[in-house]
Order: sequence, then structure tokens, then C-alpha cells
Amino acid sequence: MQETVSPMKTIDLEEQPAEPEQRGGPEKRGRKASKEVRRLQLIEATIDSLAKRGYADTTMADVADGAGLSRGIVNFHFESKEKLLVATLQHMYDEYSAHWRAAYTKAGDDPAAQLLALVVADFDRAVCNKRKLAAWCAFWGEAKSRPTYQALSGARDAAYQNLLQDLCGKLGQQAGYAYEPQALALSLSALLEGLWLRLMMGVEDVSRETALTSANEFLLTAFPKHFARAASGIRRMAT
Amino acid sequence: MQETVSPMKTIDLEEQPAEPEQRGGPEKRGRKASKEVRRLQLIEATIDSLAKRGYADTTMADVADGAGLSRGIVNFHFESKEKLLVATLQHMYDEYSAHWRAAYTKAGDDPAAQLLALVVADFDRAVCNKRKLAAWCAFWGEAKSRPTYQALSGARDAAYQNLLQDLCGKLGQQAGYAYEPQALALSLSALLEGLWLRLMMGVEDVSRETALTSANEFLLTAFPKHFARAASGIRRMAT
DNA sequence: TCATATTGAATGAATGTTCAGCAAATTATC
DNA sequence: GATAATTTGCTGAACATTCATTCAATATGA
Repeated sequence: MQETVSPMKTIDLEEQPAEPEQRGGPEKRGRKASKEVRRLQLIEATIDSLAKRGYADTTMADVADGAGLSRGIVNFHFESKEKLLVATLQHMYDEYSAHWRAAYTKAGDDPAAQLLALVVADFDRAVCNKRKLAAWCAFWGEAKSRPTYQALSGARDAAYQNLLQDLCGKLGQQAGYAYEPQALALSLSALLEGLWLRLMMGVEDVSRETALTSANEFLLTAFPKHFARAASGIRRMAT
Repeated sequence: MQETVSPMKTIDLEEQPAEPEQRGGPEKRGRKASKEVRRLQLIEATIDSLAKRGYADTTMADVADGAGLSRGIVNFHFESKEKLLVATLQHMYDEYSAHWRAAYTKAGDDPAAQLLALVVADFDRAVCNKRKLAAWCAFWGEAKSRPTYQALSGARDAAYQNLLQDLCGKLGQQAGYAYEPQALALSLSALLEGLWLRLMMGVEDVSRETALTSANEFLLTAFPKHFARAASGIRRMAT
């Protein structure tokens, strides 16, 4: 039994028309939102600003204006700019983590399907779009010099890396590939992150589509007995 | 005829003990250095600060202090902070570019040897060390929002990408691999950049050694007829 | 009324830039 | 060759601006 996966559904990297909760409300002034909603709203505005202006030029005024609220609001809901940024990073980290975990769970029991699902999930619009990638990169640029960011700035964390390694090991056992699971898992995650970086830079003719094609090429060459080319990109072989 | 390459000469990612021209001079005060030397000195101090404090926290005072000069010095030799940073980025870009071109030229005529040389060069201490990687990443984080940086912030530029693609194509012709040279070249350059990113983050147990091992694994699986495992890492097959 | 969310002006610290002055090097003049 | 004149690298204090933070006043909902 073969299962065909068509990972290429979308072509461009452009933005979905921003988050709805900001324009869904009736008017902007007054106390209408719960504490948690307001925090979310400010975090989204922070991501916007990071994407548009970069880390260095993101100011509290930008965030407040972006959220359509007054200047002092951030210090009320968050204690300081630093804490706002940490909360924003934590938010993106949680979101990315939940996203790949969901894709993994949904993929069933077959290691090859699970691996493919993780790769495809990495280029899903929900987590892979100009706005989010730019925000990630803004944090990467500061992570080295800020210990607080260090633990959160790698979207693909130790758990993710262990899972990749585990899956590579399982595929290796099944088909007798001659490689180190650890080295290959590192290659794969580095490849994914490198593709993200190129997508974010917006250089050359790299789109979400070509990025996923490249990642698929990697799976094909690394696991020739598990994957094969298909019209829609790549398909998993019979188990 | 086989040629053995031992790409793993060094293990850690630590710093060479900084540039000599700063401590080589007799004393620091007075007018002793030519314009170009002084500019270089300030650029090196900028890289230091970017690596230590990140982009956002790098101030003119940091740079001046780091160079052991007075506060107004940067605006004298460069016109503004912005221009200093552009000059610094240009410097790193030129240096990286010259480095891989030299490695490529030195590799002879064989495409496989040339490809291997490029990969090995990427993890050479001269361009791949904590200080430089951190500085690169600092610029990456700002590149998207600053058009001036955009063209220079990708160390691996279009020329590099074209060369990789050309080499992948040649190897494909020689051995009849079934892949798209463009997609594979993108995979390879993304992998290299992703490994750089991980090296810079300093997370997990990724060292220059393991990073190069991962890149080698990629070459092995992508070009099985051109490369083989060797005690020292990877070797090129007979031509 | 009471608690709390929100405002927006005020504040103070940080920082990029300017510039008058100084000193070292270079050139001109004797 | 010595001294004066000029150029040029360099300094550091002053300035203007930006920006995070504070907080008294106000608005809102229960």
C-alpha cells in the first residue's frame, strides 16, 4: 500500500492578511479585552515590528502604535521591553513546537511518514511565512549575546533533534543505510534552518516551493529505499 | 589514483588570540597609523563588539573603546555609524569571498575535488569562528529591514551558488545521478549556512568537527560514486 | 463605589553626532 | 638644516535626539 503526499500546496511566501482579533473588535479605545487577549495582541504587534523594522529599531512606541493602544500600555501588561521580547520569543517557540508535534502525531506510526510530515510541516504557511521568519531571524541575531534568548531561540530544540535522530535511526535499521543517525539528523535540521534563512533573506529565486523541493531532494538521496519521486513532489514507498 | 583529504584538523570553535596590529604598535596615543590601518582597526573592533554585545547593543563608544581610541574617532574615519557597519559587512563579505575563491582555485581541475574544497573551506578557522559567525548573524538579523545590508549579508552569494550548481551538474554528468543540480546546490548551500547558524548558537554538541562531518555525510549520500569514507573523514574517489 | 485597565505627558538615561581645539606630521621658507 | 606655516589625525566635551520607564489622572466595567 502506497500513500501519496502532496506537500506543495502553496507557492509564495507572502503574508496572510494579519491577525484578525485586532480588526475584529468594534472600536479600539476603552477596556474591551481580557488580559490574555491584550497580551496576545501586543505580542503580535511585536512580531510585526520585528519583521518590518528589525530588532534594533523595534521600539515600545512601535508596538503600542501597531496595537492601536497608548504608549504606556506595554509596561503595564509586561513589565519591561525585555520581558515583552522574551514573551514574544516564547510565544513563537511554543507555536512552532506545537505545530511540528501535531504534524508528527497526525502522521501515524510509520517512521518514513513521520519524517516526511515533519519536513512538510516546516514549510507550512502557519509557521513559515515572511513575518515569522523575519522575527525568528531578529532573535537569532541577538541570541548569542543574550543568555535569556539562548534557550528559546532555536526553534528546533533538543526534543526535535532527538526525534529526528530517532527517526533516522529507525529508517537506517529498516533499510540498512550506512550512516550515522546523529550526523544525518544534524544535516537535516541544519538544512531546514538554512532554507528558512534563505527564504527569509528573500534572495535569489528561493520560494517555499523550491525550498521544499530541496528538502525533498535530501530525503530522496538520504533514504532512497523509503522515498521516491512523484508528480506532486515526493511519495513514501510501500512499507 | 586516489587523493586523501583530511579536512578535520581542528576541533574547537574558539578564537585565535585576536588581531595583532592593535597590540603590535608601541603605544596607543598619537598619530601613528595610516588611514587604511585605522579603518581596519575600527572594523575589527566593530566585529568584536557585534560578537560580544550583538547588533542592538553595539555603540560607537564600544567600538572606540575597543580600538583604544577616543569617542569621536569613528565619525572621523567613517561618516556615521551606519557607514561603519556597512564597511564592516563589506569587509567580511570580501574576506569570505576571497577565501572560497582561493580554495576553489587551489583545488585543481576535478569537480569533485573542487566541491570538497569548497565545503572544507567553509569550516576553516579563518572564516568559521565564533567571532565572525556571531557578527554574520548579527547582520542577518537586520538584513531584511535594511536594504543596504541585503546585497552583502548573504556570504554565499549568486556567484557562489552558480559555482555550486555548475559543480553539481558536472558530477551529475559524470556519474548519471538523478537529481536537479539547482535543487541540490540549494540544499548544499542551505546546509552549510544552517550548520554555521548552529555553530554560532553554540547549542547542543555541535563543533566545527561535527559540522564538517555532517556536511561530508551529505556529500557521501549525494555523490556516492565520487566520495567515500576515510579515516580522516572523506576522500575523493579515483577519477 | 471600587478595582482595574488605560492614557499620555514628564523624566532621565543612553547614544549618535558635531566641533573647537590640540598635537603630530608634512611642507614651505629662509 | 632650522624654523615657520599648514595640513591632518585625533580628542573629548557639548548637544540634540531618541526611547524606555514612571506615574498621576482618567475611563471603564462590575
